[in-house]
Amino acid sequence: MTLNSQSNDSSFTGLWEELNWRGLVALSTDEAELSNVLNSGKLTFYIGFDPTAPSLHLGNLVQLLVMRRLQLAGHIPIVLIGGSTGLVGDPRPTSERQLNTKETVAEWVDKLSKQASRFLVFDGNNPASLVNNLDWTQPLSAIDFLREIGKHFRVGKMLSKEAVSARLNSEHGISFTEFSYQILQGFDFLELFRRNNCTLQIGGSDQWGNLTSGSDLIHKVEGKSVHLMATPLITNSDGKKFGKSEGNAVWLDAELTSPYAFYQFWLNVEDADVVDRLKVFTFLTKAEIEALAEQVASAPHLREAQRALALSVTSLVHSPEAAEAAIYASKALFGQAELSELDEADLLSALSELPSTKAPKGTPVAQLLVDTGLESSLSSARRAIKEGGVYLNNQKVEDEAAIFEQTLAGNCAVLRRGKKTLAAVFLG
RNA sequence: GGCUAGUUACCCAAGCGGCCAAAGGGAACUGACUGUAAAUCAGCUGGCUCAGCCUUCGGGGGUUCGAAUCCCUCACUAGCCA
Repeated sequence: MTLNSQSNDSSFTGLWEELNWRGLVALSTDEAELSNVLNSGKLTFYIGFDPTAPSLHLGNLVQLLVMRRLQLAGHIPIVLIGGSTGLVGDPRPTSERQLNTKETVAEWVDKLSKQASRFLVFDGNNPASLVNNLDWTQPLSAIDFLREIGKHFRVGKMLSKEAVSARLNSEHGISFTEFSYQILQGFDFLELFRRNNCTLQIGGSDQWGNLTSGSDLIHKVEGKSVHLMATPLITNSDGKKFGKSEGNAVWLDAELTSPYAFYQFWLNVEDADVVDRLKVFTFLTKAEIEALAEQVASAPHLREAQRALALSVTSLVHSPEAAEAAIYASKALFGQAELSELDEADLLSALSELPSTKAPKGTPVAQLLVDTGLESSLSSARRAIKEGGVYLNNQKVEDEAAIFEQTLAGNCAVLRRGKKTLAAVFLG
């Protein structure tokens, strides 16, 4: 889906109603006032992303799509990449963060900036803009910072914030560095308020303490009230953490999570969660989502909702072409299309998504399982074969000592363990 | 500082001189069934040059033909006493 073809659902009385229906508002400042400006006014708002990894993840995607929904409604988005806050570290409830080097953080700032930019429009009537908070914190001396900003913060209030108190009550305690984080975030909001008349900050509900630190600061310094809105933490119905695939985070960067893996992640969403995901992660209308909900209830085995979700989100984050390729690869690799009938180009593109190895003919299949990372040792590879769980080119491998013989178009072969763990073998 | 109990494979936990690569449970993985599901049933879970061999039971040292099991020592955890 291209940016131009996105739109909000006109069947709602306003943006606020749509955001609420989609389950995107967990907390906010004065609802009546906020819904009023969101529905009929034009405001400037921001969301911050800290460079704590080389890529954004699904949690960040929630925020990015909220930004886009607001932009579609005529509001002006500012994406803030936390070049300075990323150097300090937002206190996690469990333990102190490891500081990354300035070079690393700078590199990540770059990557996140590019990534986030793809989800917004930077021209037109209400163009988005991109800022880095290092730009205004860097020139400020420690003394000026303490005098101009620090003076407005009461330690008692700072201590009472959940993220801080959780850490104080833990055996890890908290460093002054992380304790100061909320001041920096508050300062960001003040700065954007002054520069851009930014009057709304949005963030995850776990960030509420940091969001209020900005609105409080603006109230003290400028005597103005600004708005806050928190999106809920996305949770799975089965209690597991959302956004993890086999224990790994699902990244937006194609290098870290391939479009195929990304597509598969969404395809495998539970029935109980799929409607919520459609609301949050797609631009499908209420009517379309309700029709899909109907499908989940009446014909769950078809998984139309999951397919729609996977296609939509993969198109959005990668591209419609990448989504099509992922669908094609999924079909071929799961045996719904005949592997031998695939032409070389399609096969190679499907395989490019998978872990792979190079091997000459005559290599034991067990060895291939180890080389591709499908199994961790020859013993467990042989065991997998013995259990009847290994397939080469969709044909069950019967013999523990079987060797690699037959290749498909393009001198490659598809190795599978169980129903859905795949790898590619290239002749060489 | 003193005494006591403990430290076993991914996690919990049995074993207390040979029959221990180590019971049982959880979890993972595979198969059947299915919707690339859930539930259920079954299998399986140190490594290898695999009817055999090698490395594991907190670390190190020792006793013994033989140690996860006995002794010494160090480390850590929990409880009790100063």
